Amino acid sequence: MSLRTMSWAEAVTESTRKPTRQPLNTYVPPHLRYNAGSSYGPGSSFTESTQYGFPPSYAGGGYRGGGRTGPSRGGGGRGGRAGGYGGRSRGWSQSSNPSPYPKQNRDPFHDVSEKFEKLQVSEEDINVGINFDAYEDIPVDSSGEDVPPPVNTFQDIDLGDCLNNNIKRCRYVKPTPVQRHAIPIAMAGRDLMACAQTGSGKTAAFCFPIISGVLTKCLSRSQSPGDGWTVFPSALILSPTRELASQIYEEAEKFAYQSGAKVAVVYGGAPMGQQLRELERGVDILVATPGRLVDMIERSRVSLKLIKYLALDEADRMLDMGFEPQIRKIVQRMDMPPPGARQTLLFSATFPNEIQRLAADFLKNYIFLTVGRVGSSTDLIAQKVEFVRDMDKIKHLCGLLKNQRENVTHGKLALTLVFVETKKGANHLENWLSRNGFPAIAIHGDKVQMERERALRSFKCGSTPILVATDVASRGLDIPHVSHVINFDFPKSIDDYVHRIGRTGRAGKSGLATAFFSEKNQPLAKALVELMKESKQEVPSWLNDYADQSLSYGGDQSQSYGSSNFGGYDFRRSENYHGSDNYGYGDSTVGVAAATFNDVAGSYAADSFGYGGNYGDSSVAASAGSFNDASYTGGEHDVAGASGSSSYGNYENIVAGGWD
DNA sequence: AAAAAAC
Repeated sequence: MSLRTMSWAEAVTESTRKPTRQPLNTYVPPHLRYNAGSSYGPGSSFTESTQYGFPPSYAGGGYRGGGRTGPSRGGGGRGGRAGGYGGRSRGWSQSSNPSPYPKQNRDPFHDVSEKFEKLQVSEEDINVGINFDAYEDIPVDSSGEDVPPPVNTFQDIDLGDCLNNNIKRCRYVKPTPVQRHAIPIAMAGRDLMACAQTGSGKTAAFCFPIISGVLTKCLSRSQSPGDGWTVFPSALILSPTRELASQIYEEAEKFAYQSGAKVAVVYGGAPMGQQLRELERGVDILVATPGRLVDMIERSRVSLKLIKYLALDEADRMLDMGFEPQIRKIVQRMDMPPPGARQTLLFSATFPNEIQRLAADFLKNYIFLTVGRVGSSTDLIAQKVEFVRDMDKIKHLCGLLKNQRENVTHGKLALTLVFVETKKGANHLENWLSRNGFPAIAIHGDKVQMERERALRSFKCGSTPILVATDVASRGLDIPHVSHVINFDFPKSIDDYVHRIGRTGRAGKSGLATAFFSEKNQPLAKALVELMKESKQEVPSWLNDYADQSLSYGGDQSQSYGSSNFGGYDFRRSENYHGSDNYGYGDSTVGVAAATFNDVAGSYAADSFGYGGNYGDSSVAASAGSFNDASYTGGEHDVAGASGSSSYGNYENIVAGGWD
């Protein structure tokens, strides 16, 4: 059976698809932005066309239909409510959309289907451009007591029919390395601190066990214990930004489709009323940003009393200076059950020791897991560092963008993400670029939520192929087709650098990251050089000189990026850690996972295969011709010290066949 | 000094 015909989700999309749609490539400069249909002047050589709108009528008829009464739905408890949200009408689903993101289609898999339709992939194409051999090299390291062994297929884990069906609908064919290791750990009920780059399937890694657990253990309890308006979710997923929360929510909706587990999202900047109404419909899994959640808890609209699962995405960010008090409040000073009485899962690409120490308070007898591609996409991202004086930055950026523009010959999407330090700087650059013929839009925390989301949407779909962003966009966001990340202002920490460049090189495709480095960034030179060496990047000699000078600054900044402990190293192993009895940390492996990682992002999932061939390789001007798939074959990846747990089984039959 | 996150 061909992939083209096997998907149920595809059929749903097909039946609700509007026959014609507007072209995707549109740029409308700021001063014309509210005039739909206007086109930009002669300055730009980017594609012009009518504004891409989201017709209100595009929403499909209630996708849930009677789905919530499906076989895996828990007993009678909430049956009485089912009628209320079965068979949503068109008008209803529009007006009650909890997120200001326009829902194009109530089918949560619409993006999966669209991707496949647009790309017209055949089964043969799916193999193209994927380096399956690279999977064998992925270093994995775990520490803690009795670490459950990894699995090789989704079927090896008893996730249940419903979840398995949704995995199929998402076209996931084989678990990614982080999923192979983290899911069994989480399914065994263990607490987990995991280092794995976003884009390597992290969201699914914590969502699958949570959904499975909610379905089997919590569903019947999730109804309100009686006090009116308060809702009692069984699982809480926290995110540092609103856009990431929204993204996690959308993913979780797919995974929980027709399962009976209800997912909801709450975050600031959007009307509280809508979110509350959505909560009143029942919520098992709540995705949230901290501020809005605290607000709702204090208003007694949400109680954490019945929380059985707590997940922190970008956990190190959630516990850094600005965030820690809020998180501590939610986790320790509201009504959440203590460690041991709940299961806690922490994920991030970077995990500094100090943060691990804080995070340990939230966990009990946890497993520390480091899975492939820690800290960076390494081989997939070509990193360039250029010395640019502050006053020359704009001119320099302009040159890069021009170059790039000339190279986009086939009208393919080639998105450029430009990171700046401040909100003011973002506005300034957005304006300057727009005035000078570059289709740019900015996203930062001073914009109202609608604008933030519009900017992101406009960037994602290619209407505005240059996004100027603060660190609000540095973590977790999955934006396909970002071919170039430019660090216009060098980030404040090397971890931020890691997260920022991780916005490109996704889905197994190459990406380019260019950083502007000036004198004042000298304190980070050493850490940067170490990071670049780890990922086999060419380090300019002038940068080496800076790094040598910065020795005198002490090792603080570069602490995590020494020879072998790249992104994360279980702090319990360090000499000066004298843990309590809680922390057995039987070392199964000695060396830490490794220097070079070949995790090919979403490649495991069939849904990301399609970019292949015509995207990425040629779309970036200054792109390093030398970093393509060929670089995998060299065998130059030294997998330092990934002992013990790093034997990997069969990789045959990775592709779709596994599902039939 | 700066990002982010509630109203």
